[in-house]
Amino acid sequence: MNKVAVLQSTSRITARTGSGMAASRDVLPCTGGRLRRLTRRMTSFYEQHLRAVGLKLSQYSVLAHLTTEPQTLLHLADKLEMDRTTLSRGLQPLIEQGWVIEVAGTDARQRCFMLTGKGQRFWQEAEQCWRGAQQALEAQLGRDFTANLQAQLDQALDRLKPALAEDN
Amino acid sequence: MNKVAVLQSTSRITARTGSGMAASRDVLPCTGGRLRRLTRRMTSFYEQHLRAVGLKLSQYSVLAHLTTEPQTLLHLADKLEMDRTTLSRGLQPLIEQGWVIEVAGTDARQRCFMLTGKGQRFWQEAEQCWRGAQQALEAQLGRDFTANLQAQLDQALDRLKPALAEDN
DNA sequence: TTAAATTACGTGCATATGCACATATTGACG
DNA sequence: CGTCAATATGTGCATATGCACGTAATTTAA
Repeated sequence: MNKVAVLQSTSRITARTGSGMAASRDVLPCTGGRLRRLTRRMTSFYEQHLRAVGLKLSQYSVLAHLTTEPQTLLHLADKLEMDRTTLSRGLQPLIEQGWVIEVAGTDARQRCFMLTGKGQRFWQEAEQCWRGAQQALEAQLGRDFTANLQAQLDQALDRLKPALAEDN
Repeated sequence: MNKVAVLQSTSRITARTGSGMAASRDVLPCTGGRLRRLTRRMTSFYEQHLRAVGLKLSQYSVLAHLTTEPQTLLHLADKLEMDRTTLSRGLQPLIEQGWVIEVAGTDARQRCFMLTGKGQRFWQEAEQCWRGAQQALEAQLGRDFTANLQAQLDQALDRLKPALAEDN
């Protein structure tokens, strides 16, 4: 994030940038905004650790979901609950690194992916790295707090389930 | 998100895509992953509403933070807790739409932004739209749950405060 | 006052995110 | 068997995200 000096005052401009008396943090009760905000910080936190193995958090997630079995693009996208196209493009770097490979399927339409041997070995490393990050996170947030948050997120995820294509 | 048919079975591939007995949801206890996941859904939720005024959630946030007073790029980035460069680029479309304008400051280094008249009028509309989204969200998640989540997010945000450049 | 450190920004790069639109396969039906 | 709807994916576009590196303006210090 922006490396700001503690107590910098960027507010010396003609247009009278009000002297920051504005309440503690953010006045907006926008849950979505808060969430995006926290995600930025959280992602940053994880990636500080993952940088040791050169992975973005999303990439780690993708690899994680490929450790068990070969997956179709859509199948994988569903599991990860991310957009198919996002995943498709996100897989590229993993393939180029030689961690993931595309294998043939019976259906010529679909693309099926799995970890390579190299990918599996790399996974060992990456998972250790992630483990460190997760532990560090729990240390910083508090174990109970983290568990609580996790549960809360899961519930929210549940209650926010997309309408499952009722347009048929 | 991916418009999948209920109960589609993409798993008919030579490589034996295991018959999905894998537990309920996601086995990974990665808080960061969950968070990103929820953010995707949540953002999507808000933007379904915001689409009426043609705004992304982030853009709404930026406008919201400009309603009070002119802001320096860094100042604004700090408030929004987002990367300076992200914000810088994100401001462009808002300027092109004529909602935001850059004004001069005493310091030739910094760029100062504020809402235009058009921007202020537009804001009225956008805020109404957002209000609808927020209400819909609270309706779907439950009022208490939402408040709880919000509080939880704020606490997490607090405990995850970046180290504030201790490298001096 | 002048050189060095600080501060505010821009830009290139690589990825993330998701919508709209286009294309290729498959499967179902007549 | 040929059509047509359903399915799986690709691509272009616009934005989001943040790091590394480079530059201009300002401040600090000598």
